[in-house]
Amino acid sequence: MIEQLLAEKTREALQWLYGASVSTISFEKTNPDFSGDFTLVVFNFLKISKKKPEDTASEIGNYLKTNVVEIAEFNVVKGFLNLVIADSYWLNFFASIKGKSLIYSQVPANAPVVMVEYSSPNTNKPLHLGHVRNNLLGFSVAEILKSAGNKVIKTNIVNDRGIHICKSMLAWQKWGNGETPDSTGIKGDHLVGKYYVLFDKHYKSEVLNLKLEGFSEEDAEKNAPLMLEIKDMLLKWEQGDKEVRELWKKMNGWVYKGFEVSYKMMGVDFDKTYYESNTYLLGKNIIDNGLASGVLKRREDNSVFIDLTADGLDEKTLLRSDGTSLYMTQDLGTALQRYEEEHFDKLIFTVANEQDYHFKVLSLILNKLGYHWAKGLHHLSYGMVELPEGKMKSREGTVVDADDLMEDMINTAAATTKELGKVENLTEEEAAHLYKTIGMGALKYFLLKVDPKKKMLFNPAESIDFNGNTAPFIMFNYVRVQAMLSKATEAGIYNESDMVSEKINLLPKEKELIIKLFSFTPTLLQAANEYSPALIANYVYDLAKEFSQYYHDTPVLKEENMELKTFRLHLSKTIGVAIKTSMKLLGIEVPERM
RNA sequence: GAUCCCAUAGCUCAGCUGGAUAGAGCAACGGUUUUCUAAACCGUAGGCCUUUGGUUCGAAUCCAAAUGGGAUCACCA
Repeated sequence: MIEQLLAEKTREALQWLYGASVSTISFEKTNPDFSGDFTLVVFNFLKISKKKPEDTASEIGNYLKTNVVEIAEFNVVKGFLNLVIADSYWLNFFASIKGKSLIYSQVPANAPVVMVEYSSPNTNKPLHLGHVRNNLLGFSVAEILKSAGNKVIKTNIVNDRGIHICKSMLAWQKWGNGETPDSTGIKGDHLVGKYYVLFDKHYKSEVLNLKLEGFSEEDAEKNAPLMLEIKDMLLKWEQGDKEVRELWKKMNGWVYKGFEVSYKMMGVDFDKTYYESNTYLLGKNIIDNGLASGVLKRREDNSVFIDLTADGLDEKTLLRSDGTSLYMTQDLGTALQRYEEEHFDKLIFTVANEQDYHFKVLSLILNKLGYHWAKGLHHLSYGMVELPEGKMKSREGTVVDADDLMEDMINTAAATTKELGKVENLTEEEAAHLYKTIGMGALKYFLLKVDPKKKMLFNPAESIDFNGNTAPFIMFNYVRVQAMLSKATEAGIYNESDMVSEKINLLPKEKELIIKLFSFTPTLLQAANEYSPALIANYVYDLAKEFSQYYHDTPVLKEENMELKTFRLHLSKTIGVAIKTSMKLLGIEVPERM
């Protein structure tokens, strides 16, 4: 590409002018306040040139101008060498991408295998806003990696067992009166969640009573009758007690039905679903091997641990004294299982940053145990979504429910659309689809435009915006393009196969837009490298914003010069493709009209 | 107590691989529509980039410390 060429030639220039060889040379985009496309900062070369910054820049500029045909002119400001690339270069580039897909539509045969795990819900409560961030992030990262040429396997591990699951079960058994999703009309995951909250309420009051009787907090929590019952239930589950298992299957079934609806609404899916009830016993053979090799040690009470104090961490227990396994043990086991199944090059865990420590330890242990593939593990750690009053807690009911929020967004989209009078000529079905596209798009973009690692604040009192740096704005610009194209096609002045003239004088904005298209691929690759949909979100917003300005100032259909009109139509079309493609990387659909 | 993450306009965020006068959106104020969709466009106002030191020709950006906020450090998941 042009930047490599410039770097190459600059290296030559330095060799020719000053007899020095410099290995790394990089150009940057010229600051908009100055004229030029690429800028070379020459301060680094003053030691070799032994000349003033201005002179050094001029000399290099002169060399480049005579040796690189693509450079139309250059200017020097202090130590900055600004190069202006000829319009013909940009037009050629534009002609080369016009009408083409900007991403890998087919994964190369020898592509790296990347497993992306995300979602990982518990089956004791419905999804909330934090889960939505997780789901959208995981899905988008998977799309980005796919488009950047990886073979991606999306996986979900469902936490379908354990003491927290028993809580909903026990509460339903005690106080449910046989309620079902059908009998109540409540979505299955919400119904189960209701009993999870109910359990906690009763349990808390039991603990409080015991404390009033003089128990310590710890003893009260341990000895509350409900806690004893729960432990008993978990034991029965583990022993395969028929009644408990039946109840478990029934209630999980309700939850899965509910999740299916939420997943569908979010537009996420999975290639493989694992269930913790099938995998929670994995990992023990790893422990045996670790003990044999001496990496793991056994305590006197028979529990097994690894000493990580030399790495600045703690001793981590991997097997209880009764021989049963722990969260970490399971995760070691599932990681190995996945490697054996898929031989992944990378395994990405989309999990909130409260588990940073866990994943650090997980990788470290696997490395110490000598699994070479452990280097491919990556914790895609994202910040929590917080409310103005702090962290969301399902047990206490202080959550923004995913289903409610999605419904709200779609309703707002519907109201706004109607208010703007944009529903004429739409069937009811089309209108409903449009509201969903806009509402869900706004939500997705809102969550994805922020750097994943940063925690984010959601204020339910201020609903998510539909103006400005939002998905509806980006969609709107896509829709404008489509409107223009269909008019032009009808009028017979637009064909996909039209040639674009190379002799056009580009407007500054047109050049900017082409350069923006030019940076699509580097942006995609960077996003794939950093697992950051936010980079794509920012890119597509910039593109849409620049197009919006261009659209406002520049006639397209009304342009009388045919060559210009054709060029502008194709430029608009290509920008539309870039918008649609970028949004798809975010898991956002764009409407054809709105 | 230890470790990790974060700190940029009133609010929500870009800017990270050191570069020229730190950018958007929202909110506020003013303007633009007989002209390709105004969910738009243009303008005004808004900044000790938390603080202090260091590295450098050059620091919002790199390093160190302090302050403030968050998370984690279970034989819970």
